[in-house]
Amino acid sequence: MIKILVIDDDCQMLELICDALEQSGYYVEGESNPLLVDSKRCQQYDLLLLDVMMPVEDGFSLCTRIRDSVDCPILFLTAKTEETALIKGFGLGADDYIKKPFSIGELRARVNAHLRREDRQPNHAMTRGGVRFNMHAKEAVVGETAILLTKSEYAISEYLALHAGQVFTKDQLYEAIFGYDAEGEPSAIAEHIKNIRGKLKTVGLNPIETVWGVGYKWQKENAR
Amino acid sequence: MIKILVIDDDCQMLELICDALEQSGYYVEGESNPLLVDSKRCQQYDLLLLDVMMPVEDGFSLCTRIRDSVDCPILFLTAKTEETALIKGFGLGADDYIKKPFSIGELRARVNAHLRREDRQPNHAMTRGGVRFNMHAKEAVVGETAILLTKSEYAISEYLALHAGQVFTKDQLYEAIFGYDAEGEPSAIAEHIKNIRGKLKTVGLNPIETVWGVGYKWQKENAR
DNA sequence: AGTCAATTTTAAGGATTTTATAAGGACGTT
DNA sequence: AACGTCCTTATAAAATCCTTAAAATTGACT
Repeated sequence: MIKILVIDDDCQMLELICDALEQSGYYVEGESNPLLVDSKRCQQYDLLLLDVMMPVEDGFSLCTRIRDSVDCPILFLTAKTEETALIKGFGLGADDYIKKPFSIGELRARVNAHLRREDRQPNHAMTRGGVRFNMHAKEAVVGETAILLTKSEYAISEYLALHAGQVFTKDQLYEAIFGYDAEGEPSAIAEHIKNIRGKLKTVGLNPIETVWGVGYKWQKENAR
Repeated sequence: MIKILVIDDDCQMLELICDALEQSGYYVEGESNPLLVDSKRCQQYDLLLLDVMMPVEDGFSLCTRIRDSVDCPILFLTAKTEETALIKGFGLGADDYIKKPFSIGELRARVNAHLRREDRQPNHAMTRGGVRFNMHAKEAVVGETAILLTKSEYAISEYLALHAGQVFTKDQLYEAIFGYDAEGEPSAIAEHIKNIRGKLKTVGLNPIETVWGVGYKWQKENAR
């Protein structure tokens, strides 16, 4: 679920924008008071849309407050068309600067473009069988809760999930994860599988199937 | 060295754009014949600037040809101001759509913004996990109190915080900070981590997580 | 349906690996 | 020479991994 925060003191405009973005399928929150927006709150969103001219605090000031601790794209919306204002906006770390009056179509196209780029960023993640693997963080997440897997447990899960639907014997898994020269009983794999299942059971998942007489495989279908 | 390719059949315009971007410190190549541009060539650049209306092949067609095999940002430059053309441009996977006549300042600002997002490098400061890094002064600050970190301690912290959420082995950290040719036991990293933790503990923070069997990572509070 | 053998699951303990901590020495700078 | 930083080493502590053996399950055969 992609979350967007729109900040504009003009409530009519705010509603217009929110409606347009919701039609694109995003979860959108509107905020008319910039003073209620701090960096901690912003970290929950995937994109911020910021009006520049607001009476209590302008968008530039708000952007300055939060930019350093916010990773997501920040887009300015403004009637100020002078070049200096635009350059100032980008200088503050903005990712786009949309001039009013803008068409709803353009707004949606630009928002889509920035979110798409985020996606393309190599954050090496995949979701299989309800479990999201973050390969950089070596972390498995189900919904909002992280599943604390040990190194081996994570490695086995990731390997199985990566090749979802394919069956592996215990020996194959042992070799794939610990190397061909590793010594030790492949039966240790069974122990890890048990622990993984136990941890995933706490969130109501059981994506690892036993293929009797052969080995294990990760469910291919996205069973929820 | 950041490399940009500009494609425009109008040689006068081409030169103008190239000059402007070279002044921003980039290495810029201009190309007036879109037929000489293929996906292999494009993979060498960090950003592409594409004119839409060209006689032999228009920018949209060119973009379609290369988009799938090119990861870098693609920016359209065009006099076509109709909304449908703009939406079509974004639909093809463009990252920006700059309407002519544009100011040189705006062009540079937009190019800078897209490139900055690519390397994710904040230029001056960032706040991660409650710690603010002043990258010019090489100083870490929590709230109002400066944390006195040694050179190595600061370097490790900054590196981890910049890539918050990502796990690094001791070897990776050692190499990233002291260079691939540095000699010495990576276990020294553990010593530094201990000291950093000790200093951050005095202000009630502990942003460095141990990933058992793998390495260390800076906490990422960003929900996703 | 019932029985048996093979296979998998589960459980628990000890062995192993990895990390945290502390102390000492090397190095360079002031 | 004094100081701070960095690196190494040794030890203690923690967590994980592996092994073993018993219990449960599965599939096949009578």
